Amino acid sequence: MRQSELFTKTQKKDPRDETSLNAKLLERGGFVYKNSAGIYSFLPLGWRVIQKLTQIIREEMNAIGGQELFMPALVEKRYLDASGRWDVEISFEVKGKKDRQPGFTLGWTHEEVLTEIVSKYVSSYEDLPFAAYQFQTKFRNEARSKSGLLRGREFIMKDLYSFHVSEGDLRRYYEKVAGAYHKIFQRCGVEAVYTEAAGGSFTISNTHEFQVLSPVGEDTIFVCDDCGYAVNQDISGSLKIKKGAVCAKCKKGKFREEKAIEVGNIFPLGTKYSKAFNLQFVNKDGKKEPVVMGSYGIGLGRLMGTIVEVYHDEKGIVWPEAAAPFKIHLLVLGEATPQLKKAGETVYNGLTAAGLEVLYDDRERVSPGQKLFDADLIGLPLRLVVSEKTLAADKIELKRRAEKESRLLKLEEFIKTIK
RNA sequence: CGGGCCGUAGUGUAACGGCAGCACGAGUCCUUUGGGAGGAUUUAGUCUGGGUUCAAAUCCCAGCGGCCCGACCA
Repeated sequence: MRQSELFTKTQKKDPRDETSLNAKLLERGGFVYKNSAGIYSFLPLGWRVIQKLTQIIREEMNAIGGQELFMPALVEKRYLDASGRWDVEISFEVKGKKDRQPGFTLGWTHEEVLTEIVSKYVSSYEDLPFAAYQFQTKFRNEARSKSGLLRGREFIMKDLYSFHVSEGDLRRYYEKVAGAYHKIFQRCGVEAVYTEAAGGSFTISNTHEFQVLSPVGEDTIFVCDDCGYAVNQDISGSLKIKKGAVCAKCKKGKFREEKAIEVGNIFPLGTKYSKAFNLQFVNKDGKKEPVVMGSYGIGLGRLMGTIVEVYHDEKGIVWPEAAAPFKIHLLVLGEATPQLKKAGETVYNGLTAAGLEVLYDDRERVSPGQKLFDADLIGLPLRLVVSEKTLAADKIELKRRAEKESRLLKLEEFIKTIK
């Protein structure tokens, strides 16, 4: 993509009333636009990041047999009435047809909707197990949205739901999802701590969260410094876990207290929703039983914000390759002479022909300094420069965003090593 | 939902109750081109509604909006 055609621009100054680092950098870089508190638009650069994360998650969901589908954002009142979850604080209610009383909510989760759908197709143990997921915007009227992309009122979520004949089968799949989540976060470049936590309004069982350690996290967790076993503060009291206590699991390490961002969670739901929607199956003995369910979520915007919180320096974002909107930032520096322009085009065409994703800063009459600052702020993993200097050496200059040194090399050499 | 801070141009900032100014951006022209270049010129603003006052960006009230702390949190 040519930067001269990109409709967004970078901002030199931090937005006046953001203190959250992910909000500052993402807004300044033109990745996102804040429409309202906790409500963001994803601009071309930011949307590419979301697409990258989406694809990683999709691959890992498919790898554990997840079937992708798409459900409505408008959820009729009867769904939430059935599970007793209509009257919740965070619900954005939408008026119904006749009496103007709320008849819908903007979906903040989809257990009820999918359970009803599934009940049409599941009748025998032979129909189980299976899992289905979607990427969809969720609406949650948070009392207080905060920290840029970390807690919003509208956000894209991957929600996976699984259906099983037994608690044991659910547990086996639950572990598989946990494995998939570990892979997802690893691929995205963030280290997520597997943490025991409470289930909130979803389930009475304990659940598991994937927590990325960060001072801006709103969760407090206790992590064993020996075996890594971790527990959210919200259940630590009942487990008699506190800072400095000996680990309940390995009996060797001690718990240290950490702030963390919850980037994903997995819930064993049991039969709460299947009972509410009469989702049953006939077992091998010909008897009816409620289906056992699990649900599993990842917030895409929060994951993006978390990556920025983890990967940045004083100059800007330092995207891990898997999440970067483009792999390469190609800059043409110096006066736009015909020779230099031609050289830039040749490199750009060579890179794109090789299938590489390039943001090409072909802007004329923009000073070298400004282009370099922009490149640092936007934070693509590899920076290539074409200038009089590199032209004279008949090479291009390569610098990794995460490193200080640059080096000159031939275009063909670069393409060969990078692919 | 309680508390605090704050709303001035696209962005960031000034202005004692007394002519709304500066920088960046954007437009035009000239010069410049490896770490946010220089000059000339143009452009654009006091969140909304009420009140006090000769006079309000400034003081008061209400609303709307933003950020932060807390409560809550899926």
